[in-house]
Amino acid sequence: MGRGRAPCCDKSKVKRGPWSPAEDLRLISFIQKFGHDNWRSLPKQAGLMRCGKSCRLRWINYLRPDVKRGNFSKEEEDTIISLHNSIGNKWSRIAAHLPGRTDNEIKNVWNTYLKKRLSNPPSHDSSSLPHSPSPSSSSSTVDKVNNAPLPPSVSPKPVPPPTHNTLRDSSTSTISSVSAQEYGSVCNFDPDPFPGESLFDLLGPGSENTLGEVDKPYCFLEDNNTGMELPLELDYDFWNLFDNLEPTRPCAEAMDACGANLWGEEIQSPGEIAEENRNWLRRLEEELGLEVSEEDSSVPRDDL
DNA sequence: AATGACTCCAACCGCCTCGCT
DNA sequence: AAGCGAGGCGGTTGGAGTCAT
Repeated sequence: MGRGRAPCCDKSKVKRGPWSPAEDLRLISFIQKFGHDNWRSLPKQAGLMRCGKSCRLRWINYLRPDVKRGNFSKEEEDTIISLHNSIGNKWSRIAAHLPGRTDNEIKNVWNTYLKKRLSNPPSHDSSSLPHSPSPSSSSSTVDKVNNAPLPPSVSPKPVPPPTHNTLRDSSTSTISSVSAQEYGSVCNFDPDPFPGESLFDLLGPGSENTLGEVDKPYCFLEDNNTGMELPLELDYDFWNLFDNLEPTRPCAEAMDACGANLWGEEIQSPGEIAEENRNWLRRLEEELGLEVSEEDSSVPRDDL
């Protein structure tokens, strides 16, 4: 039954490969607002040029608020090994015993590490294992494929993706991350709703994605409802950011759709968000003495 | 510093299962 | 009961990052 059916979508008309932050935002926003009753129709409704299966996979393995990132504990490893002994490669069933872990992640951990460990029992303790906390293990907080920050739980601070550069060094002030404290010092809303955490990372201009399209620049917002850090597409010319602040409706609507709450205040309308966003950025500019040189301002707009 | 080998993991592919008609 | 379509699952792969030389 159901065999030999047609492909789930027209491969020639859908985007493939790594997801851009803007796509993630779109998917998150849509699902938070409308749920995912029908994966097949979701991409079209959400305005994504993706296959429904791809959306489902991205959501389940990566964007879901309850997905747990980071290293596997000894207990989790033992659970995997034990369950694998009894039921084999039933990754989804194993995942059911590990809240927050996805079948894909468990499968990867098994294939890349646990299987090898079992066939070559280590003589050293677990502190040297590849998944143990180490500088390189910070990779667990970053999507290595598209360099986007992982949304939930483990990572308190997104790592600026290299493909979406921080403010260029040639600008008179280089800011890769605006801390909550810095943010609080320049806004008159909630001084620091998330003490000690980076609240708002301003990133650089958009860069080409795998399809040769140019992603818009984006920043990160922490969603008060889910605690997730969401990439927010900045729908204005980044290189005029500090000269002529014009957040547009799509920007504000994206924030609204996420339930993003920058200031500890309930967001009322896209217009208000745009206005507050504009005010905040203006204060940031003044407080931190940001300037954009003529040269920087002349970056071709066509690239954005 | 350059290069090749290796590792890791997100994403894809194709098949299977389930539910609806 | 049979056909169909959507969701789910497990195997595999591509490519970015890291390490070794």
